[in-house]
Amino acid sequence: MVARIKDIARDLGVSSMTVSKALRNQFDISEETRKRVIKRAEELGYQPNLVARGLVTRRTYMIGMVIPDLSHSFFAQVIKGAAKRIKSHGYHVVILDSEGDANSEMGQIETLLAHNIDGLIVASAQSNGRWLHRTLGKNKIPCVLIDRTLSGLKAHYVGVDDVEIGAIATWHLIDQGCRRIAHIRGPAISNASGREQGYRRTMAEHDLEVLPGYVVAGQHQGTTGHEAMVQLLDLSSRPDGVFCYDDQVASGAITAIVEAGLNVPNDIAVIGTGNVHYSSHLRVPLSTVDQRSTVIGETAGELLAKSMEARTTSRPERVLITPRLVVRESSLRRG
Amino acid sequence: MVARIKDIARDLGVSSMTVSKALRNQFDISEETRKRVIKRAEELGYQPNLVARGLVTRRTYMIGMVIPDLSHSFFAQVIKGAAKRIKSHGYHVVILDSEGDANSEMGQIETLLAHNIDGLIVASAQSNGRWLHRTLGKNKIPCVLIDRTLSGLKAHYVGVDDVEIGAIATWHLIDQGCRRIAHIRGPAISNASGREQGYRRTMAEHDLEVLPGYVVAGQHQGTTGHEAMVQLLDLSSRPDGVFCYDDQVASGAITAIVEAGLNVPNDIAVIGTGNVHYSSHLRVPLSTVDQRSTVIGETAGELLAKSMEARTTSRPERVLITPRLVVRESSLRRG
DNA sequence: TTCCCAATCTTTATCGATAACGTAAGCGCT
DNA sequence: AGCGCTTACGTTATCGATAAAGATTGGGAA
Repeated sequence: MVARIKDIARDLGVSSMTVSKALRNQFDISEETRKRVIKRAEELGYQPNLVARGLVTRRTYMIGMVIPDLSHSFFAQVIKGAAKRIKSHGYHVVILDSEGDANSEMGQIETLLAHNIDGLIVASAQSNGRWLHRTLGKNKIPCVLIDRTLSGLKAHYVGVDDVEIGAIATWHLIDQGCRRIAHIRGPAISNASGREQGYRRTMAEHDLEVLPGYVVAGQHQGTTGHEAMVQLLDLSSRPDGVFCYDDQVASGAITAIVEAGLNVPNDIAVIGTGNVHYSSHLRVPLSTVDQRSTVIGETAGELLAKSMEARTTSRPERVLITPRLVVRESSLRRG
Repeated sequence: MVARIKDIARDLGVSSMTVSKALRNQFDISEETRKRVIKRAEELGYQPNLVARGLVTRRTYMIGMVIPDLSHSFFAQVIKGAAKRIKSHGYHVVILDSEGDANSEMGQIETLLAHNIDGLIVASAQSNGRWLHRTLGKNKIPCVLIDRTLSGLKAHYVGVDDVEIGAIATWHLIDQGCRRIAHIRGPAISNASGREQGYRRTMAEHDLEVLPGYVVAGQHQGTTGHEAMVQLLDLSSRPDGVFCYDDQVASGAITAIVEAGLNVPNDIAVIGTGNVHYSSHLRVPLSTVDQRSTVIGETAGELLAKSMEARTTSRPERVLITPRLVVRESSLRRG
């Protein structure tokens, strides 16, 4: 039912090779033959079989993207940005959700490689880069890490400057008059550490003390922002500002504060990270540090396209995107 | 660098066919030979080339999923549900974002078909099913439509009962004492019509009038929930309840109501659709009708897997998921 | 006329795997 | 011994396309 090159060739009384060349606009074919081929191809609704083509050319024009959570709007934005750029270079994107599981991630990547994808973008759930280093070494395809770095792997990296996120957020809370600033940190991956580091550094720079119990785990082992905030509210010296690992944590924290009968931002100012699209519709419109997710995706896509086109392996690039402060009600103190 | 069947065969002094059979657990091979093959395959880190295999078997064990917006949490949930089920049958999922553009969608689907995917799940942005009917007729692969139906196409369909959504939401507002109920409807696709129909029917059943101007376009041509609500507030007889096409529209509407100095739910009760994960953290925790997105995805995945395994084309199934009311503050009137 | 060359098209081999069929050895049975 | 059957493995063709090299033609230069 589906037309093949052979069918076109038979119908026109030429060889398959002539048809193949004509359709790929090679110079080797007369203008007249090319027109006949194209005409017949359109009549038959011919579409090249990319599996067969991929086998011989060793290029599939598909790239893989493995991320830990599709329903997280940060990754959704990154994907959109990357897909847009990659597509403009003629590639398609295969998206796989590892669900934050390292084993699942390895399985996904192996399948992608077995399908001969041309490049890879990964926000890895693995704890180090050894496996990926070995695997990529064998397959020799370019790879761009996003969001999370991996030690022991020489690959391109695009991410936001997490230390700067912590610094910007903390500085902003200080600027709004907060002095007892707490931090609800994220899971044990590099980003959370960077943000905490920026927070601690900025506190130190302003001679502010990080009181005992002022750094609590947020998403770790199911602790939500709500529960973490309840812990903070129980402290003898209650914080007057909280910097949260992400917006989801922050919205949980705000709910907890409001439930305790306190006011945001006047009793406790809150700032999150991510600038997810619903931030402005929350109970208290949420101040946040924008991670520039779309920019991360676009940059990663562009970088990957560049590496795939350059046939030589280039030196790994490391791109840090500068985050941006978005001030809304949750941290804006009047007077 | 990457090992092939040929390499294993050479190393062991057997034919390629023997290796191929041994690795696929066929009965035709002695236990001893199988062990030797598997051992050597592991040593070399052999991974079958799925492109080559796909060419001859005509099965790639990949299915395509085309949706109009990845960053919309409804679709993200559907994808997660579908991917989970499909994976348990040994398939992988290629996700493509059509960005709501019918032409882009056709291009995406053609590429997927050219890559010989085994099945397709589509939330289509097209206005009718003619193109898809022709295309699928040629390629003979099973297809499950989700969320949106297409006229003129005999394919499986899994979606939520939109009329029921409208009915449940409207009934609930009536139950809470609302009498002047307005509806902010969605873009011109089948879902929006169904929900409006359910709204109108329920209003009629309770002898309530749909006053002039009480049905406004929501997401159409960039009109957000906020703007639509402003229009409604301007009416001489202000509504006391609003049923919104989706939660995003609803959260915009709530913002507009609060800005006008009115109370939700006592002045105006609001109910949305979708039950997105942040609904409970909104300015006013949002009542909503849950679309059961994960269930839709799971059902679609299961249905597709079943059709791919049955080699005969089965009669199209049409599965309507029953929506569920989730009551939160935005519609709950005390007394 | 003869030879060469450019333009155009064809032939053959290949990518890596599998389907379908072929074959050799070993065994039991009559 | 001779026949047939089973077991285990091999040979050949094929999937649909492309790369590389070969073949044909007409026209111009020597």
